[in-house]
Parts: sequence; C-alpha cells; structure tokens
Amino acid sequence: MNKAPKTAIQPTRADDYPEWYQQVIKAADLAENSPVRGCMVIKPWGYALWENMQRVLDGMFKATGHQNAYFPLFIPMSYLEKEAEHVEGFAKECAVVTHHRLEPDGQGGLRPAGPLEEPLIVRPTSETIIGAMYAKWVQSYRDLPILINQWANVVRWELRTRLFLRTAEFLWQEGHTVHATAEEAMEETRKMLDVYADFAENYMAVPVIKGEKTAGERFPGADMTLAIEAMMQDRKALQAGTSHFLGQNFSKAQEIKFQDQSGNLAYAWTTSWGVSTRLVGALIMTHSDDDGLVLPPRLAPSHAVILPIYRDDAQRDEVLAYCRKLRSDLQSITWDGQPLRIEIDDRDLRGGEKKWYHVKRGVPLRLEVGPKDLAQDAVFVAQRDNGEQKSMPRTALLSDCITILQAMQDRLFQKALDLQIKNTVEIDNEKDFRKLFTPKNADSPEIHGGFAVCYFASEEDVAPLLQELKVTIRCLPLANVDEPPGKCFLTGKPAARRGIFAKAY
RNA sequence: CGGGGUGUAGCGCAGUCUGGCUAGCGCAUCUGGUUUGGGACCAGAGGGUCGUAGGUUCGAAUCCUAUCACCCCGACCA
Repeated sequence: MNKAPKTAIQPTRADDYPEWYQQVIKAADLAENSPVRGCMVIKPWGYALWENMQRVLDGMFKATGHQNAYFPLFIPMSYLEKEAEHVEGFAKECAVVTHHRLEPDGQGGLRPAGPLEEPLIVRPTSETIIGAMYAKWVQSYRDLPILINQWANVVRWELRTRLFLRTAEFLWQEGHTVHATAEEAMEETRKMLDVYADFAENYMAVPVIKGEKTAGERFPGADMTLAIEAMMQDRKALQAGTSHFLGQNFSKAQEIKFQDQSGNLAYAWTTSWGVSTRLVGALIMTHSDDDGLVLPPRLAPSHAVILPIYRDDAQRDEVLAYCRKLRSDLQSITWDGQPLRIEIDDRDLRGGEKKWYHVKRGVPLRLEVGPKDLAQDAVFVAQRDNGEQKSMPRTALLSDCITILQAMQDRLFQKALDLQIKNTVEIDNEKDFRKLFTPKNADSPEIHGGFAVCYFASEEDVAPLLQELKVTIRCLPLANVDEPPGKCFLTGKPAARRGIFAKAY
C-alpha cells in the first residue's frame, strides 16, 4: 500500500536542486511554461502571492511619498539610443516591433504588412520613455522632486529562461524619480534600497545583504547601483532588488533641465529602482522543502486551510457548520491590518490527498476538524514549516493564532539567516577561494560554495579566476564601508574594501 | 549562436540499436463496488494520425534526409 514516496517533491534538494525547484512550482501550481517561448503563465496561487507582494510594496512606496502612473509598453527605438551605456546594456535583448498590420499571405496564413517608419521596442525598462516625459514636466526647481512608480510588464529576450527567475516577459515595478541635487537623489536611492530590505526581511522572511555593485555589475547608465543580495538554499546568491543612482546621465541625454533658485539652468539628478516577480523565485528557494512550497505567513495567499473530516452525511453537516463558524471567527481577527485569510476545503477528496495538496502549496496552518474534535471543542493544528501538529482548544487557537503565525514568520527568517551566516566565510587566499567554489563532483555538482567575503584590489585582477570558477562579485556590503583596508586575496595588493563573492542566479 | 540530449495517451516512461501480430506500461481520468482520522483496494472503460515533412521498403515508432520544439552545458542577464 505504501507506494507513496517519502517526500512529496522528487527529486529532493540534495539530489538535484534545479529540478527540485521546477517540481515545487509545479506541485504548488504557481506557474507553468506557455506556448510562447520563454514566457510563463502565472497561475492563481502564484499570482495571489504576487498580489500580496504588490499590495505591501505599494503601501511602502506610497508611505515614502511616491505616486503610481503608467507609461507606454512601446518605446521608439531612437529613445533607447540616447544613452550610450544604456543602449549597450539592453540592445541584445530587445523585442522589436516593425509592422502594424497583418495581411493574408495567400496560403491561408498571415504575414506582417505596413512597416513602421521607426521601429518600436518593447520596453526592457522605462528610463528613456519616462525620461522623455519628465523632460517636458520639469521646468523649475519647484517641479521637483518627481516621485513616480509604475507597475508594469517588461520584456528582455533571454536565451535561457527559468520560471520566475528569468523569463522573457516579467512583471515588476519600476520607480523613477527626479531631484534637484545629487545628495537628494542619492538619499532616494538609499531610501528605496532600505524599503526593499525591509520588505525582504520582514515580509518575505528572506535575510538580505545591502551592498553596492562594482563598476562591472552596475546597471547600464547608472553612476551607482545598490542591491540586496539573498542566499538561496543551494548557497547561490540571488539579486532580489536594485536601486540606481543615475547621476545626470539620463537627464543630460534627455534634456531634463530646470531653473534653480538662483535662476541658473541645471541638469536634474535621477534615480530608478525595481523589484520583479523574481521575488517569487527567491521566496521559493529560500523557504521551501522536500515536501513542496513553504510560505512566510505574512505573504501567504491563505493563512490557514480548514479540513473538515467526517464519515457520513449527518457528521458532514455538523462538522461543516462548526468549520464555517471557525472560519468566520478567524476571519474577524486582523493581522497586518488585514483579516486573516482562511479557506475551507470541503472537496470530496481522500483525507491524505487533500492534506498533501495543501502541504505542497505551502499553506502555513492546516486546521483539521473531525467529530472527535467537535466533541472536545478542539482543533487539530498542523504547522507547515516544522511539521509540528497538536490538538488545541478552539478558544486557544483563536487567541493564539496570530502568535503562532508570527512565530512561524520569525522561524523562517531565523532559519534562512542561520544558513546565510553558516555559509558566509572570510577568505584571504586563492587556495581557500578555489576550494570553496569547486564542487567535488564536476559532472553533477553537489550543493557547495557560499558567500566569500574577500578583500580585492581590482575587478580586472580577479576577473579570470572568477570566470574560471563561475563566481561573481555580488556587492560591496554597505555594512563594511568603514572597515580598515587589507590585502587582495589573490594578488596581495592593498585593497580598500571587501566584496561578497558567490555563484549567482 | 556553439556542444550534447530528448520528442510515443493529460503526466511519467518502455519499445528504436537488430524494421514484422491489433503500439504497450505506470500514474491520472470516467463507471460500478468495497473502504474511510488520512497520499486506499478490486473490476471495467475511454483516451495515440509515435514532434512535423519527405524518402527507403511488401511492411517504418524503429532506417535515411530535412525541419521544428523542448531540456542540459557554455557566452549574456532582474
């Protein structure tokens, strides 16, 4: 009878991490590939998760003075050409619209007709189109700052795609701001990075390292790029959000000028910042286990699912009535300013099948209610993250459920933080560096690596080694800004700061 | 775009090397029954132009050619 595997997801993380990731998404019904190459379909459970992220982030943006707006999907090709580095960075992955009509090809099919005078590109990011509008809107220092965000889809024609982590089309938000001074723009850049870090740690329960990107890893066209980096369970780094100080690069390219208080014409200072549906990937890879998705309660589409258990129709009615009452009692409790999200699963399925359905989808709490529980006015409570399950008096559940959810949220964060700390090492020589990033089995690499914190003198010096080991400099942690200088782990040359080195997504 | 691999039922696969009965198996689905605090069991049923297009042959899932799609490894990236 026991044909069931020991884990709901196969292979396990240890067996084959990338395949495990795909299987978790499938088992939790978050998304799947579409007929359009490289583009995914986000299914209801995955989209609900994204909507929760959107709701929280949007609130944070508003609280920091930003407003939402919407700019076009299409960008005239000439706009992209205005900022040299920007062109170089994105030209290779742009989808281009060249025609505006279809006509019959005479063989039952269609062919493009009506060539456009100037091709349009599908936005890979919107600095140029938004900048063009800002140039019109900004005349005086009184027009500044402009603090705008847009929720949108963007397209980057990627060669290799992975659900949520890298797809040809993805959903994101992009904030674009204009300021009168460099200091103010820099402050905005840092502020939004802090917002992202706050969101990642307190809502996603994903510990992150705030840092500055090196020149080689910077956003094309930026003077400075700040990012938050997270460690996934396979110890690879994932960039979870970026905030760019664009200096006057775009304002010069697009003539965003204003008259300052002394009447002089000056170029404005701009920033941009964004997070994408990639965050869903980060969430999956940080918390999920070999039984499927594990969700941080604060972002879970459902906080708890109630599973009625009964044998016959008489019991069914009684149990269901109890469950509905329990649901409405729970729904009257608020957490994070929102009512608890509770569903009852009364589908006519086998108990085990139903239970595993919700385990794989990562619902934080499973509340099982059968006739015996009814008799004791108790509920059988199972927690998704640690597998703990116990019977609780109904009244205790109602009074403690917020505590339980918050404790789970904290446990998830602490567990992820422990993993990050355990796999972050200071390295001061090439031998140890190579050892950390070289798998024992080259053909099917086991989980290895981590974050290496190393002094380095120049990107050029370490580039060949990094390329060989497939390692990148993730960032220069902001926390290390004031550290004493040291010596490059590779060349021994004097080095001002340490960087975080890791394999990355 | 370079190297490798795979396309057979909704999903996962066998069969291909060595061409030959009506193309199979597991899971899922549907029907009937038995079960019921837990990923159940028995019996039966439906579902395929074997990725696509040509070719070789008495005969092709199997051999040949072309083509498309997807996966893995490189180069590039949120």
